Amino acid sequence: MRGQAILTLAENRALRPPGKLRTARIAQILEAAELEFATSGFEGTSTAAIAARAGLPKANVHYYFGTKDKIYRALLDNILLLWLDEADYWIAQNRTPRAALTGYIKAKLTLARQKPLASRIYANELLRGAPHIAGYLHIALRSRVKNLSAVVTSWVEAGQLQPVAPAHLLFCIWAMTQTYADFAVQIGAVLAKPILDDEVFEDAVATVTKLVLGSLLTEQTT
Amino acid sequence: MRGQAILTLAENRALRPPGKLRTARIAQILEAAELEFATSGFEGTSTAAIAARAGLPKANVHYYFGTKDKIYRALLDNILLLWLDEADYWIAQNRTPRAALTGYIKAKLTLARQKPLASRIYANELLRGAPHIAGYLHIALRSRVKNLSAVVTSWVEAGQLQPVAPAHLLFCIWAMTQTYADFAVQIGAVLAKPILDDEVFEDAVATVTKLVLGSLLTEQTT
DNA sequence: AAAAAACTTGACCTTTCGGTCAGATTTGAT
DNA sequence: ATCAAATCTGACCGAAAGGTCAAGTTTTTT
Repeated sequence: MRGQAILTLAENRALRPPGKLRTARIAQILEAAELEFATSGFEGTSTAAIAARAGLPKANVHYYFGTKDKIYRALLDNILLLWLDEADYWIAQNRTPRAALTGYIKAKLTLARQKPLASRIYANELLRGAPHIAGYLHIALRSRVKNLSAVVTSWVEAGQLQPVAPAHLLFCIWAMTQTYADFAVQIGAVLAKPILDDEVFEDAVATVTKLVLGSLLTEQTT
Repeated sequence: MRGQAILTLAENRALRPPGKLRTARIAQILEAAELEFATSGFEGTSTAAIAARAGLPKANVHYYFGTKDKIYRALLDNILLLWLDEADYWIAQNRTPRAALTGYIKAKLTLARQKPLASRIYANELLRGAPHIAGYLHIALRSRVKNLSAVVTSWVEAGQLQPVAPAHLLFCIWAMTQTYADFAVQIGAVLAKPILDDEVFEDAVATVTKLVLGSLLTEQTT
């Protein structure tokens, strides 16, 4: 059965121009899926729930994506790309450490504010042991971190930054910035304010920036 | 049906001495459940999987706990208690900021190393929007953070600590320490070393401590 | 206008889920 | 030794899960 088709319809689309309807439907499904996956996790999300939120019959969702896994992967891929680009853009040799770290922290916190769902999906994936993206972690992410680490090391060697384990610095920055997306409920509850509040956001930027720059920058009256 | 019993069997046990068998079985189930919930999340964990890992028939698990929710709650309660105590113990007025923060960071990272499963269960709960512990966040945690914040503020007023938003400082410390439990896969993949490695642990302690103390401590040749 | 390709969808399949229950067995107090 | 309470467990239930399919409608190509 279905012996002659090697590619599924959805995959086959990549060869010919996608078409407006297809593009729109896919975006519609992904948007609904992002909300569902972020709220309920991979296992907790049913394709029926995605379909309902997208306002489509379940069979139609399966027509475009085939399996739940493929919808999930599509979302993860978008996030991964976005984050790697952000890091490359800011943590660059031609910047001063101050400008680079300030910019990167602010950019990551802005992303946490504007796209918290994406952050939560990624966090969930890592919590589960990264069953869908183990390859990405060991190859793409690892080599990217190596490059970023080289930049940090060059700053240290130039005397612009105090000695620090570059990868751990990245882990800490990621942890602090993403906590404002991933654990927004906790922060909102403790502060008794909406997490999107401007004051909360500015305090977050100030605190993270102070922790990173205040301890690592050499000799510049902060 | 079941009209005469107001308490379930399991709850009723609290009144009379528990008995060895009961105590052992409950521990056995909780241990299995911790591993399953941490690996698969609440929705992704089946009571059958818990039972299988505990080496018991599923019906026996339900005999002791009734519902999946109650097993999960029992685990969450243990974690919450542990963490609040840890914070109260270290972030105390009678300590210097240096001793308090150093001790707390090291204690939290040690917990992340020794009980990563508990951390992951809590992280998952927050990611989902804290459906099971919304009350805890708004009442117990919030008041505890208020007390901890008062201690931090007193340090700032005494000139021992640079000005900082106390709650945000806590958020950042929690984020950095827990990332070593929650995102262990990512860290292991990037460093190409097991997360339990002594060197990784020491680098983590050094980096987090440096970020916090290096930027906040006033006038003490670090 | 006709044929082909793309899209839509209700109905259906199998598997697994959380939970129940009746009856069997073990344990502990007297 | 007796009996009640506690423990154990295979069999079962309705609901919901991911996914398939065939028959239909719409769109595009020619």
